[in-house]
Amino acid sequence: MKYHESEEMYLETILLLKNKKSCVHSVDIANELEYSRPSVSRAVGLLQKNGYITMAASGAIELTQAGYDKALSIYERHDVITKVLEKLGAKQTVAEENACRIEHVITDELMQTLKEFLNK
Amino acid sequence: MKYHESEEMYLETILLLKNKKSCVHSVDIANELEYSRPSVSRAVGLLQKNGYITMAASGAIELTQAGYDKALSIYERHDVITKVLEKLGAKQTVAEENACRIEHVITDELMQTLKEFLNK
DNA sequence: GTGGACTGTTAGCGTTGACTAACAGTAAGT
DNA sequence: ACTTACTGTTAGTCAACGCTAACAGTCCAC
Repeated sequence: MKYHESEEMYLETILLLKNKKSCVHSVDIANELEYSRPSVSRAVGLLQKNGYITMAASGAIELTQAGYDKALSIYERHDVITKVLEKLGAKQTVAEENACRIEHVITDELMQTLKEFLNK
Repeated sequence: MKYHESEEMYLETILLLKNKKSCVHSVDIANELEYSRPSVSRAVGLLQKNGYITMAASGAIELTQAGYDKALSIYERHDVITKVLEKLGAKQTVAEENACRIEHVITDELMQTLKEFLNK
């Protein structure tokens, strides 16, 4: 029931794959994250249990509204952090990599501050 | 042998306590981090095995040179990140809390960028 | 219609890193 | 000296989250 950082990574990845494949399967997630199929299978089971995704008999994965909202908010974090880091002088690749790491740990309050920083 | 983020937190805490108590015991770390004494006992054992600290028969903990160096570098990270976040508009408490979380995950390359940002 | 290839699941393992319960040693008070 | 308090350790538990091995179902080729 904790299952935090990892859950976010899975949701974010599903959204990302959705944006270029339309039909997402467990194995796609496994390839993207470079995890084993069993690991993904279990994670997907939990995401389902928590109401973030559904999986058809065919294996096709769909985000629920709750899952989509959550995924999008993580995606936004990622985006905001990347832009902030670039403004601070980081190269794009460095900004991307570190955004991936930072997006899971910062508080909502800081997120708000960063958004305001970008808007001014 | 991995033992990363947690190890960093312990070392950082020992340095912090050292700066105001001179004689640091396991129980002080437990109180500071709000962990149980057994948890700290085990962590301290590992830090010792890895050559970062020594513990006298009295229970007094000392950082080795390697431990001190490592602790200081984390401390520096913390400091740099806090200052950057404040410059971006975060309140001091928010900057502090998030620095604690971010300091363990960012790359050395980004750290360098942040230092340069502060210096200009 | 049988053999591969691909996908997903089950079962079980390993590591990190927290926890509680219980015990041992020391130090201090009466 | 006996009790109480504090500190540290041992032993064992639990959850998150990776892994491999092995199996089950589908689907295509021949």
